[in-house]
Formats: sequence, structure tokens, C-alpha cells
Amino acid sequence: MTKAHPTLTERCRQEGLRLTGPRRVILQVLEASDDHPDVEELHRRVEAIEPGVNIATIYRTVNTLAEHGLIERHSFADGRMRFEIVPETHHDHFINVETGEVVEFRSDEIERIQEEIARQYGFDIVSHTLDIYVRPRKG
Amino acid sequence: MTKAHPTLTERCRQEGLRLTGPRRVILQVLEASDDHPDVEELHRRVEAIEPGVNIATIYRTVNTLAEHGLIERHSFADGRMRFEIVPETHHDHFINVETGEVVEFRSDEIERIQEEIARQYGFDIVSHTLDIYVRPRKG
DNA sequence: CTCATATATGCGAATCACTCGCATCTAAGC
DNA sequence: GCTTAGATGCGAGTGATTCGCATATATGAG
Ligand SMILES: [Mn+2]
Ligand SMILES: [Mn+2]
Ligand SMILES: [Zn+2]
Ligand SMILES: [Zn+2]
Repeated sequence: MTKAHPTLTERCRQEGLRLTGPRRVILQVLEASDDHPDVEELHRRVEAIEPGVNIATIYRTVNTLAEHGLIERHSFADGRMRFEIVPETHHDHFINVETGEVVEFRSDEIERIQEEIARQYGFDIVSHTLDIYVRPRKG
Repeated sequence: MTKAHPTLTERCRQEGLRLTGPRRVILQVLEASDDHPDVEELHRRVEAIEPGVNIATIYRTVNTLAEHGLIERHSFADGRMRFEIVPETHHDHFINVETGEVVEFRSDEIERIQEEIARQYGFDIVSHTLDIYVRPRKG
């Protein structure tokens, strides 16, 4: 048996965050999401489970979760912030410019070269975003 | 003698954009900028040359120039849009998280691998942004 | 050179995503 | 069961960007 990663709820407890009713639902929605929802979409999904949660609570919760390193914020070209649980292993994103669909990929080689170049410039990498806007190949 | 690239003003004319007073000053400011100014900073620089240009005009002009492919928009982590003339050869950016300073770099290798991976996924690349947030190496 | 008109500008109002103030509520430790 | 720091709901506030509209002007035609 491989040991499953700690759930978001467990990680919240570890971080000393309170598990309130609204927060539990938001965590559940985040766990169930395999895409990159924005705040409004999260709100919609939360409302579907338990109506009455204010959108300001979604905003505050994602901010808290991001500050504690439990979720990642993304800002693709459309403006709004999007979120996903911090993945086990880092990945970057293709964004289909026609549909907005997001596809994840990882290149160990690109990651390595980034480190190499940063070192040449005398920098330590804190984080990075590689967003590749694409369209399906014709023919 | 190498032939100099067409100036922004020339490219505007090619695109059929009118060369008004305010617009000429904005183009001049963009040509003179070797950093990545946001709209307020552009406005400040324009006002220093010719007061009275409204900030809405700056917004409209950078949008027009970007739509015509004459300048690039960037959105680093600080929220506001930043701009630079479309460079002769593409580059990516380091952003110093302590100072906000932006340093440009280019890796042919990273560019090549991106194309390779996109092809594997069945995509054509439209554009991409690689923003690496860094801090000066200690020691 | 003069005119006609599509474009651009100034200005204030509007929008949009997001944040804040504050009264109220509640999870969680004792 | 208390206590209290932290969380929530709600409405107001922000900051960046866009829009509506009246006015001005660049540019091409004549
Ligand atoms: Mn992802
Ligand atoms: Mn640049
Ligand atoms: Zn990466
Ligand atoms: Zn690049």
C-alpha cells in the first residue's frame, strides 16, 4: 500500500486553520476539482453543496490557503485568478486559446535549464510560471 | 551598414494608425524605455514631455498598439499591465521578488523544448510567457 | 488648399475583480 | 460549559481598466 498524501483538510489542521462549515465545503470542492476554477466557479460549486456561503468567504479562504502553501494561484490571460491544490510534483500549463481549456505538462529538462540559467545570472529561483498558449495542430 | 529596424512611428503608419500629437509622444516614450513600464509610469513620462494627455488615452493607445502587434503586454505578479516594444528576438523574464526589477534572458534550448512538447501534445504554439521570480543568490 | 469623415481624445461615469470594516458567530482548547 | 482568536456575512470601498459621448484632428479626396 502506498501512503496517500495528506488531504487538504488534514493539511489545514496541521496549519492550525479552523475547520468551519463553509471552509469544509470549499476544501471538498477544491479536492474534487481537477481543473483550474476561478473564484466564481468555486462559489458556484460550493453553493451547489451548501447554499448561503458568501463569495467574500471564498476569496478570503483561497487567500488563506495560498498563504499557507496549500493551493496555487494562477493568472492566465483572462484576468481572473484560478486555483488548484499544490500538486505533488510541479507542472506547467498549455492554454488552448480557442476553448480556454488548460492542459498540464512537465518538462524536467526545462526545469533544469531554468535553474542553470538562473545560476548563471546569480539568482535563486523562488517560483516561476510557464504558460504556453496553443491551438490544436491543423492537418 | 545594417539596416535599422523600422521605428514605432513607421510601423504605426504601415498599420494605418493616425499620428496624433498625444500618440506621437506615447510612441516616443515607448521607444525611449528600456524597461517594462505600466500605464501610470507611461503617463508620467508622457506628462513630462507634454502635459495634458489623459490617462485613458494611454490605455487606449497601448491597447491599439498591442492589437496591431507593435508592443507586448506583460502581467507580472504585481497586477498591473506592463509594456515593451515587440523585440527583434523573443526573450523571457526574471523578476527580482525583492526589488521588482526585471531582467531579460533567452534560452534557445527552452524555446526548442517547448515546441517539441507542444508537438507531442498536438498543439501549435501561439505565444507563451515564462516568468521566473528570483532573488539574488546568497553567499 | 479646403472639405469630409473616420479616428482619436478628454473627461467623467461605469465596470469588474477583489478587499475591507464591522457586527456577529463559532471552532477548539481549557 | 466558557473563552476567545479566528471566521463569516454583508455591504461599502478600491484600484485598475473601460466606456459613452461630445469635441477635436489627421488624412485622403477633390
Ligand atoms: Mn495545474
Ligand atoms: Mn522584456
Ligand atoms: Zn515549470
Ligand atoms: Zn520564451
